[in-house]
Amino acid sequence: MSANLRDIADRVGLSVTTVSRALNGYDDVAEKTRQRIIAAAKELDYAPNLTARRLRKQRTDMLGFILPTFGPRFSDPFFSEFIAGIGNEAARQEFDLVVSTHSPESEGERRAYLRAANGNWVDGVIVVRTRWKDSRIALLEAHGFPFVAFGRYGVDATAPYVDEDSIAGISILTQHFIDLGHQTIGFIAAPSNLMFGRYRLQGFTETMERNGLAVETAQIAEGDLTETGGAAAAARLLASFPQLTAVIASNDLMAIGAMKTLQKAGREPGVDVAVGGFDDVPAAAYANVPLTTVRQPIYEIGRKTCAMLIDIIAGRPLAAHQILLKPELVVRASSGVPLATSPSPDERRSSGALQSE
Amino acid sequence: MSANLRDIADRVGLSVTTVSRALNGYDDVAEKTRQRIIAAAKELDYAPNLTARRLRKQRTDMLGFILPTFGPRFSDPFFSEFIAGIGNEAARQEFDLVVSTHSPESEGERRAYLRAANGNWVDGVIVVRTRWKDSRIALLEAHGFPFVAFGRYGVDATAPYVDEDSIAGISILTQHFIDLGHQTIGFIAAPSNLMFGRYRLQGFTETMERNGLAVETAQIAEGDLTETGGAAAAARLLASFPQLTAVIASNDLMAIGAMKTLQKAGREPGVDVAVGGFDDVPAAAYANVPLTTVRQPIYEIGRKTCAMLIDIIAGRPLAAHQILLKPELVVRASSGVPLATSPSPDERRSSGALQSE
DNA sequence: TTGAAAGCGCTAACAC
DNA sequence: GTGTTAGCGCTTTCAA
Repeated sequence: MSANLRDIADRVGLSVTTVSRALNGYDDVAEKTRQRIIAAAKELDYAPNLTARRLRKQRTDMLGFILPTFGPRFSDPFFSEFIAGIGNEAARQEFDLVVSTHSPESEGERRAYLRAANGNWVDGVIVVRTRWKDSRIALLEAHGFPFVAFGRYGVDATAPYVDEDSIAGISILTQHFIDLGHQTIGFIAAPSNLMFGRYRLQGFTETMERNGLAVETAQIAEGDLTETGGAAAAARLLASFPQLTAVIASNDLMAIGAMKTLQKAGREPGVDVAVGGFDDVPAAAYANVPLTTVRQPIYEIGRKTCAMLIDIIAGRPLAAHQILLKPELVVRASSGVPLATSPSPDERRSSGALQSE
Repeated sequence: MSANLRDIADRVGLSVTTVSRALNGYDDVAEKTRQRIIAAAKELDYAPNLTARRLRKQRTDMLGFILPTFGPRFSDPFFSEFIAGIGNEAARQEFDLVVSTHSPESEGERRAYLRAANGNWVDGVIVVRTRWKDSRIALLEAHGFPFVAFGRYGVDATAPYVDEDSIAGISILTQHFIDLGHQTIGFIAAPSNLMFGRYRLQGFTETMERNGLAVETAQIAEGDLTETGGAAAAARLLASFPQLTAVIASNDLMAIGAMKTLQKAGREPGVDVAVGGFDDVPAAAYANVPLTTVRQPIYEIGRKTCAMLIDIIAGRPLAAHQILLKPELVVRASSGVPLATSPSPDERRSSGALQSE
C-alpha cells in the first residue's frame, strides 16, 4: 500500500531509525537532514502504519464505547449527543473511538467488555447506563482496566464517574409541580436495576415527604423507558391512582407516552393534568404538548467523561475523580397553570395553558 | 498484560507455532495436543493480541464511519438508527466500527478521509450524505480504497452505493397532496450540493409537471435541514408565495420548523395547510401536529451498506453493486382532509382533521 | 505432526 | 548526529 519508513530511508540514503526520529520531531537530527527526510516523506505520500506503531508502543490510542441498543435504535435518543461529545473530545486528543452496539445485559455485551478488559482491544472504555451492582464495572475493576462511567454504580464506589444529579433534578421538577398546587402526583419509575432509576425515584419520594405529602405504592408505576412503556405505565397509574393531577416520568420518552394515554383518557396535558419528564431530548420540545422536563448537559457530559478517561490512560492526575452535574428545569406547556387558577374545561382552548416555554 | 502465545507454549512445552495453529483450528495438530493447548489457554486466560495479528495479516478488521455532525448533534437524528444498523452487521461479521465525528466539508473531515485512504487505519469506510461531485468519494476512488456510500454521487457513478429512491418518495408525497386537491404547494429544498437534496427537488417538480401544474421559483425556498432553517424557509415561502395550501419539506426537521412558522402565521397544519416531510424520524410522530412523511428503512439501509462493504473488503462477489430502496408514505394528521371538503375555520377543532395515522 | 525462522512496520536502548 | 540491534505478538512458509 503506501510508503513506509524503509522506503524513505532508501530514498534519502539514511537509516530507518533516523527517518523515524526526524519525522517524530526528536531534536537529535540535523536540521538539514530532517528537511530532506520530510521532503521525501511528502513525495512518497508517507503515512505511518498505525498498527505497527500500536504494537510497538503497546497502546492503541483507541477508546471503546459499548452502546446500549433497544431493537434497531439507541436505548435513548440522547446517546447521539453523547457520542458527539466523546467523539469530538477523543479526536481533539488524537484518539479513535470504537463503537460497539449491544442490547443491555446480553451475552454479546458481556463478551465485548471481556474483550476490552483482556487488554489490547482499546486503551479504555466508557460505560453508560450504570446498573445496580454493575457486573460490567465489577469486571473492569477486577482486571484493573481503565474506564470512566457516565453514572454512579454503588454507594461505596471509589472509581471515577461523571453523572448528573438525578435526585436534585427530579426534586426541582417535583417541587415545581407542588408549587403549582399539585398534591397527588403519579410517578413513572425507570427499571430499578438502573442507577439513575433509583435516584430519580428517591428524588421524588424525598421531595414529596419534605413537603408533608405521603407516597403510596399505588402512585408509582414502572416503565421500560420507551414511549410505549410510558403509555402503559400511565394507564396503570390512572387505574390505581385516578385522583392524580400531575405525572412525572423518569425520562422524556415515557412522559411523551404518558401524555398520549392521558389524552386518550380525556385528560389534556397542560390543562387537566401536569406532566414532566427528564433529559430534554429533542422530541420533548416538539411534542404534541411541549414537555416540561429536566435538561442534562449531555454533550458536555460526554466530553468530560472522555477527557477524564484519557487523563487516566495517560496517567495524568485528575482534577476530580467524581463529577456530579446540576441539571436544570425547563418549563413548557405541559406544566399547565397553577391549580388554583386552573381554567374550567369550557375555557380549555383559550387560556395561556398551551403557551410555549 | 494478558498471556500471549509464548506463555502458553512455555507452559505446555511446545512451540509458539503449534500453539498458534492449534488455537486457530488448523487440522494438522494432533487432537490430544490441541486439547492440552486449549486447556492451557483457558487457564492463562489467553486472548489473542489483535494489534499483532493485524500487523501480521495486514488487515485491521475495522470499518470507518465518518459521521457528519452539526454543532453538538448528529447532522440528522436518523444517523443513530443508521449506526445501530451498521454496528450490528459489523459485529455479526466480527468487524469493529470506528466512528469519527466531523462537521461536513471541514478540514477535519478531509483529514479523516485522507487518513483512511492512505490505508492501515481501517479496511474500508462508509460514506453518508453524498454531495454533488463529492470530493470524499473522488479521494477514495483515486486511492482505490474500499467504500460504500449511502447515497448516489453522480450520474455516471460506477462504484457501489445503497440509497433510498428520493425521487419516488417525494413523488408519492406530492401526488398524495395533489390528490387531496392541492395545486399550490410550497417546497422547502435541501442544500443543492447534497445529492438527496437534488433528487427530492427533482421528484417534486417532475410530479407537479406531470400533473400539469407549473412550478415557479417563488414557491421554492432552501433550508439548512434544521428545524430553525425550516422555520425560516417557511417564512420566506409565505412571503413569496402566500397562496400556498400545502408545504413539502425535504426532511422532517425542516417540516416541523415549517409547521411552527405556519402556526404563528395563523395557519394551522392539518387544517388550513397540509404539511409533509421526509425520513420519518421519531419526532415526526411526536410532533405537535403528527407529521405526514416518507419513511426510509434506515436501520436496514445501514445493515445493507455495511454488509456490502464487508463483501467488498473480503473480495466476495456482490449480489448487487447499487441498491435503490423504495420509500413508503406515512400519512398523519398534518395531511389534513381533502380540500373540497375542508372544514371552515369555525369548525376547526371538531372535524377529523386531527385524527392520527 | 511439530518446530525454526522470517518478517509485518515501527520505536527505543545503546553504541559509535 | 546517525546507525545497529532488538523486539512488540502474531502468522506463515519451509524443513524436519
